[in-house]
Amino acid sequence: MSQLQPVRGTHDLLPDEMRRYRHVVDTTRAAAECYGYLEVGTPIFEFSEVFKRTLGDTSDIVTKEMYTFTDRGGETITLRPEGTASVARAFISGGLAQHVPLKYFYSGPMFRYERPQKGRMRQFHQTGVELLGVADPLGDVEIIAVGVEVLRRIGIWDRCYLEVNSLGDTESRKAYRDVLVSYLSGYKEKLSKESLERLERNPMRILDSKDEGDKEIVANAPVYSEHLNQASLDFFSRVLEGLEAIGIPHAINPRLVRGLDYYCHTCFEIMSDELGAQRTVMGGGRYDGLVGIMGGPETPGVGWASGVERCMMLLKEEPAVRRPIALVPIGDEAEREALILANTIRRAGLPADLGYSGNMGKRMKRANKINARVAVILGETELAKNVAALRDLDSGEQREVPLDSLIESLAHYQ
RNA sequence: GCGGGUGUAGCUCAAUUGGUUAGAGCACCAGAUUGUGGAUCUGGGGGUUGCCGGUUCAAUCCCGGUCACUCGCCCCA
Repeated sequence: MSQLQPVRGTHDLLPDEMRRYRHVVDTTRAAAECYGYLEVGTPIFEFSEVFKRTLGDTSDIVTKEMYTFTDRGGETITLRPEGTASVARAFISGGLAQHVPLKYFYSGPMFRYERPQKGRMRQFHQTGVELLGVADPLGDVEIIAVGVEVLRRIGIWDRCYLEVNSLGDTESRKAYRDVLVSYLSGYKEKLSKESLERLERNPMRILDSKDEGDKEIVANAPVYSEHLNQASLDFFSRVLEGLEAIGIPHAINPRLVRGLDYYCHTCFEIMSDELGAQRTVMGGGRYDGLVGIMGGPETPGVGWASGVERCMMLLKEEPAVRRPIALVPIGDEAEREALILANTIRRAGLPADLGYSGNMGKRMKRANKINARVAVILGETELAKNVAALRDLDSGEQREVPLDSLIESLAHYQ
């Protein structure tokens, strides 16, 4: 096709798609605000260190997916691959620790150099919420509740399901890691190549492996929930109690894990089976260690991120468009009048469309094509009587109304 | 980064074992209808068959490469 293709893994949002995009983001923002989460904006790029430090030097995102470049001042800059690190950085930069608890919402483009696939782009968009400074499990419950409410309002919750798990506290995780590694080490011959590599740096990820051979081994592996200490068990059960209390259906998935070190206690994912391989619509959890790792004051945090494109794919109906009012002038004098009239209608807050050429038939066709609700027909006979002909384009009914009260008449059609 | 599939008009798709001017529907434009849209009819514009190379008298078709999309792996939202 043409040479003028968009860069691999990027795409344009033309009006129909943009409307879906806006529906998802605006609905998310509105739901988040209902829970007290206020919108923040952070730069689209950061010093690379921000992501390296928080995501870990061994994570796939950092090792092979970041868009990193050196700017003209010699700084190493990275286009953000996710939002949480940026929010945490802003939290520290802004000295906001004294204002906790804080509830933030954000949305915007993220960048990862991955192989494009359905539901996976190189520039994609996320919405997210972060709750900073709340160590209580009620915070985890609230975060999940916002997420569910967001999907419900978007209109896709009925095709999604929630899975939760506990990663426990640091002590539990260390203890379990040792048990798991010693178990898996007995199967070094049989583990897949990928899992063998993960055995050293990220053994919990092996629990999530899709390799058939690995699955058999994992099936008999020690279960993490049996190695949680009492504090972790108590925390998790309070989260579950909270979910029950507000009626959020959920399943516990003991193999649901997060790759990053700073995650602890609650982790959850909301998935849909209608998306293909990229099933996760929303993922999140508790990250009590994050702000500390970045050099800020130890601050508990919990939040989620959601893929806007993936939500858009689940939307079954096109969000409604506001139907315009079409002006159909006939003749030079009417055309001059229509320009003024269109301006008046728009100032009144109503959407008006003024075609700029064609005879009456063509203008009516255009009115129909843009899905106008009503046509304002203005010709010599109307001007002589100081009226306009209003044609209801759904019913076909037509009547004359005085130009004086045109705005009032048109308002009925909104 | 790895493996499979697919690229023909704006969109969805045809085109005989490789064969002569690459077709259709939808969409678009014009006319039937110079003061009335949707429906119908008639006509019209629109293609470097993704791109580059190879085989052949001849390539949309076969081969190689490349780009893009797509399904899975990986990773994640």
